[in-house]
Formats: sequence, C-alpha cells, structure tokens
Amino acid sequence: MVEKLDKRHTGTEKIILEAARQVFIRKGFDGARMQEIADEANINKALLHYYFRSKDKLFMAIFVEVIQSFILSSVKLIQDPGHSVFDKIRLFVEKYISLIQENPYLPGFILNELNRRPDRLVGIFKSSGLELDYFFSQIEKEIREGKIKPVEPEHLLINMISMCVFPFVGKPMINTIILSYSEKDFNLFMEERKRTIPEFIINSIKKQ
Amino acid sequence: MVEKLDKRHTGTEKIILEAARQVFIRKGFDGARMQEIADEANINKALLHYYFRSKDKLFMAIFVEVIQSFILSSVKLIQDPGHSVFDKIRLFVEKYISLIQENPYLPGFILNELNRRPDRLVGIFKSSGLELDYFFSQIEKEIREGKIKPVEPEHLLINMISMCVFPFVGKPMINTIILSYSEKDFNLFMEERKRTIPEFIINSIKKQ
DNA sequence: TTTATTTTTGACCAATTGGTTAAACCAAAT
DNA sequence: ATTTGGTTTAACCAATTGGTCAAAAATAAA
Repeated sequence: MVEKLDKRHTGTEKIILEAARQVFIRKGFDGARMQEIADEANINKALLHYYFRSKDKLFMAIFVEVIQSFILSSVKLIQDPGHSVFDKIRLFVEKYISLIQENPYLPGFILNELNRRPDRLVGIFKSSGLELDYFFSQIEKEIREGKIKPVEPEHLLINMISMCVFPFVGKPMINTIILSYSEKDFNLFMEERKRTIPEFIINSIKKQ
Repeated sequence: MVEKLDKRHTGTEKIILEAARQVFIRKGFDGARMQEIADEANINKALLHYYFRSKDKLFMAIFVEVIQSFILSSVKLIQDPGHSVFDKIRLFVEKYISLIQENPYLPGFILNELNRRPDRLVGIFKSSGLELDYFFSQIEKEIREGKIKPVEPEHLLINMISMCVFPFVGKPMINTIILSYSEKDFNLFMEERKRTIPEFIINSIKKQ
C-alpha cells in the first residue's frame, strides 16, 4: 500500500513541518531548539533527524515554504492586468494587512532571518517568483496618460509595503506610541490602516 | 588616584560595552556568544562576568544605552515647538534616515529583540522619554487652522517612521525588488528617499 | 619595600546543544 | 508464524554554552 505509506509519511512530515514552523517563527533560528520542535510535534527528537537531516535542513524546508506562500499570494494581485493602479493600491493594502493579521509574526521572522544570513536565504527569496515588471510599467503608463502624478514606481511600491508591514514588525513600539495618544488597541489600529493607508497614498499621487 | 582608577575602570567597561554592542547587534541576543564578545574586546571571558554579572545583564546594559540614544535624538526634533509640521516632516526624514545610515543594523536589532522578549524590554522603551503629545496636538492644530488636510496624527507618524525605517529592516528584500527594476544600489536608493518621502507625505496632506 | 586592593587570567564545571545509534516497534508480504 | 521494510524510540555522545574560582598580575596604600 504505497498510498497508505505515503500518507503516513507525509503525515508525520507535515506534523514536523508545522511544529518547526511555529517554533522557528516564535524563537528564530538561533533561539529554536530541536527538542522544543519535537515536543511541539509530540514525537521523539531523533525523528526530526530521520526526516530532515539537520536543524539547518529543517529550517530551510520551512523557510522556502513560508516565503513562497507569502510572496506568491501578494505578488499575484499586484501583477494582475485587470486592475487600475488605484484599485491595486486599495486591494493590496486590504489584502496584505489581512494576510499578515493571520500570521502577525511572519514578517518579523522573515526579515530577521533574511538579515541574519543573507547569503544563505536571499537566493530563496529571489527564486520564488517575485515579478514586478508589469506593475512598474503600468505605473509608468498611467503617469504618461496623466492619470497619476509623476512618482518613482519603486518608491511607491516600497512605501506601500512599508506602511503595511512595518507596524507588525514594530508592534511593541507602535503600541507604546499609540497608547500614549489614545486607548486604541493594535488590532483596531490596523483595521483603521486598511482605510487610512490607501487614502494617504491616493491623496498623494492623484491629480486634481 | 581615584581619578586614574575610575578612568581605567570606565575604560575597560567601555571597551566591553562597545564590543558587546557590535556582537549583539550583529548576531542578536541568542546568536551572540560571550566568548566572541570577549575576543572582540581582546580580554578574558571571565572579565565580562566580573564587570557585568551575566549575559543578560550585559545585554540589558547595551540595550538601554542603544534605545536611549536612538529615541532621544529623534524625538527631540519632532517635539520642537520651533518648526511647522511640513518642516518637521522634511527635517525628520532627512535626519532619521541619516541617523540609521550610520548604524544600518540598529533598527532590525531593536525591533527583533523587542518582539522576542517584549515583557523584558518594552519597559526600557517606555521609560526612555518617548513623548509625542506636542507633535500630535500640533498636527491637530494645523488641521483646525486649515493648513493641512484632516489626517489621524498617529497614522501620519507611523507612516513617516515606516517609510524611513522599513527599508533598512527589509534591505535584502528591497535590494531584490529594486535591482529587478533598475541598477540602483541601496545607498543611492535611500538617498533618493530623503527627497521622495517628504514629497510623498506633503503631497498627501497639503491643501490645494 | 611591604602590604592591601583591585583587575585579569587560565583552568575548570555543570548544563545544554545538535546529532547518532542500536534496538524496539509495527504493519504488510511471504 | 516469520520475515521484511520503514518508522519510532531511549540512551548516548562530543562539542559548545554561560558561568565560576582560585591564583596571578597589576596597582595603590603603608
């Protein structure tokens, strides 16, 4: 019964990957312990090495998975030829923040590991289908057509990403700042941002 | 010779702190090794424990120092009653980016550690003189006076910080994105941002 | 110089780490 | 029932870790 065997195999493998994912994201590569991953998966530590040969290999496995699902889901929309730049801004901000809200510690994890071992990990990032050429040329086109003010496409994109992602990375800091001004909690603040960020961007680049 | 003693003492202490600073920022708390700090300082490892009792205490010492110098230098300007909101945006972006350029890995370090051990570190952040009330009320005042469009002060501030800081935290990602569009290098890109960010923000909130 | 104090060191320790191994387990095939 | 194959485990290992300590070195006081 190859099928049954494969299912069992994939079963434990998935359980390990899920456990590793949680622990790595929570503690980072250096902070994560193989024993803790084994505990989280309710299996013996040696089994980790049976499926994935080393901590590094296990980490790579989850990192690739995490990057790809994260990149793909957000790039698709932005490269879609079926929306105007304004619509893309609105849709991207809403969708991107919602995506991160489901996994709030993912950006911090990715960015930190990427910085800590760039030579090891940047390759994964580059080869994960990160294509932005259509979006960039679409912006240039709408500028030529006089639909939006002249802006540098790269800066616009980085601004969008920055305003969406940074609050999650800087949550402890943001909470301190916001709570010193109002009683708003972080989740409410991010819900507001789904509205204020597109408004802020579009106000900046729309022609009057 | 109390003076001489104190100088020597402060001398080694400062050498240790400087070494610890470099290693902790480069490797993070979990990744840093006491031996590596000792090597960096060219002293015996036991001497680290002689001056600072534990790795944690040593880390706290440098974290407090780092936070305070970082916060203070940036908050001063923003609370200064002598500038308009527009001027503050221009000055802040220029000064904040320049500050980080001198220490590009500081934001990533601070944000990551803050997320990793919030209960331990957020207190330091809170008690480091982070006051923003004047800036917030100044924005509200200029809105009432019709000088700028209605905006939520907290969102505006977070937007400013996000667009300045995030690129440094996401440098490996940013480089991939930018280089896929132009041949610009990161430093040039950040120099451009000193101009494009204030323009972007002011375009968004100015009245026409 | 001699004594007292402080600073620096090398050697050491217990605990933890990622990783290994040989044996046990367990379902399926003979 | 026995064998066969992959799966899971407990026990173990070498290396590394933060941390200690007693003695040496350097400095100041007498």
